[in-house]
Amino acid sequence: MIDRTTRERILDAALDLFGVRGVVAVSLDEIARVVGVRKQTVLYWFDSKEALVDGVLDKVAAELVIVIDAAVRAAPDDPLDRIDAVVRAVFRPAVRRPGLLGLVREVSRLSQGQADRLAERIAPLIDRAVAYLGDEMAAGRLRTGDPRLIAALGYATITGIATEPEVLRAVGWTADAAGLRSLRDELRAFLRAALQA
Amino acid sequence: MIDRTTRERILDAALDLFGVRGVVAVSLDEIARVVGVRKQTVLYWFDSKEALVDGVLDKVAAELVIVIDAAVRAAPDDPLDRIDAVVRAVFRPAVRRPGLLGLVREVSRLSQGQADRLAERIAPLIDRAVAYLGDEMAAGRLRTGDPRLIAALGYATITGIATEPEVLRAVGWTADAAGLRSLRDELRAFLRAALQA
DNA sequence: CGAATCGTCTACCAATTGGTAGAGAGAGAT
DNA sequence: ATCTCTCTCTACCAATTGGTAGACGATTCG
Repeated sequence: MIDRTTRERILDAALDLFGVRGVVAVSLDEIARVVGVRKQTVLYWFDSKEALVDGVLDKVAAELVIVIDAAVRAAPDDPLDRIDAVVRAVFRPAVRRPGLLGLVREVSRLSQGQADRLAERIAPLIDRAVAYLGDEMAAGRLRTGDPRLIAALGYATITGIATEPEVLRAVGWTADAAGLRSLRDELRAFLRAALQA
Repeated sequence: MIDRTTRERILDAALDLFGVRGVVAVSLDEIARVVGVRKQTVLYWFDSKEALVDGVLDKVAAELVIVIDAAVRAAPDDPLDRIDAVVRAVFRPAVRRPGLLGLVREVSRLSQGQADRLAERIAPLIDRAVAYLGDEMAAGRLRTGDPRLIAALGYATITGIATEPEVLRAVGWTADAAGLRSLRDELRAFLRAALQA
């Protein structure tokens, strides 16, 4: 970990900064400063800022796939429990690294090519989720509806709540351990109720 | 103020651009170009970019308060129907002007003072919603939970789905009239199920 | 009428941005 | 010992940013 390559450290710093503050709001100089290096070193590892964004998007996709894949695989059979497990699994990294989901959200502000880049890598996840929701709906184990839109709505709820600290602040929520736990449980109950047959 | 129009038009253009692309990503030059005027004219009406953002936030708050107030007042008595009415009322302006909710989302990236500015103006809305949810929960007409977090989750779902076209695109949704209708109805059903006792 | 005010403009400016060119330190390999 | 390759650096650069100073025409007002 101490010997993490410069390239890795740049990607890490860029992910957090881009994801929380937005790509255009973060300069290469600032990323370099965080990493403890000069801007030209960043440009040595990545040909341009755009290339750096590409690298960060790949990293985000990879991490999301790992987390969600693991959660799905280790999850129980009942669809609500399964969804519950995914929520819990996503919640931890989402809170620990707000930039992760923040970057997914940021995609709509990037170029079409970059949006496609991320979409392409996450597509299997989406397809599987949509197919799964459809099957369970057909089996009468989930509330019926358009599985594609239900998937998008579930995503929107999780990402929205994870990436908008100001809203939580506005309702008087605090980000301590107890607050995090109750938020997570409330989110689980919310989604469970929304999806229940 | 004969030229209230110029000021208004600057605010309008800034709202859309800031809300969709982000405050830092939009220059005064670009806003001026959209309005058909020079940057210095923008700076004549607003002392600085920060002051322009303040003005836009006030406008956003005012519009949200009007829309939601009207919806709540004209809504039926049953809590689920009431919430449904608010969703329908918010959905139209949210889709027509993505920048509206986009700017609320943007707040977490602005200065603390600007976050407070918007929060202060929307606080009555939030307080009323939270109190309302609490009352209805106590009366057994809504699923019980922490009304503050439930309010935040409902908001996150609506805002998330309204401000992330890329996600909808990723599940194959199209933004035509039929798509909009089905999205709205799916959103209503989703929230209804999530809040139902 | 003349004077003041208002709204927009042209002309600048310093700071920051992403990016280029190339020097130079260190580590192997020959 | 030197040659080469990898990596980071200093020194620049053109474009864009938010912002200032002040000129200029049009309106309004005394």
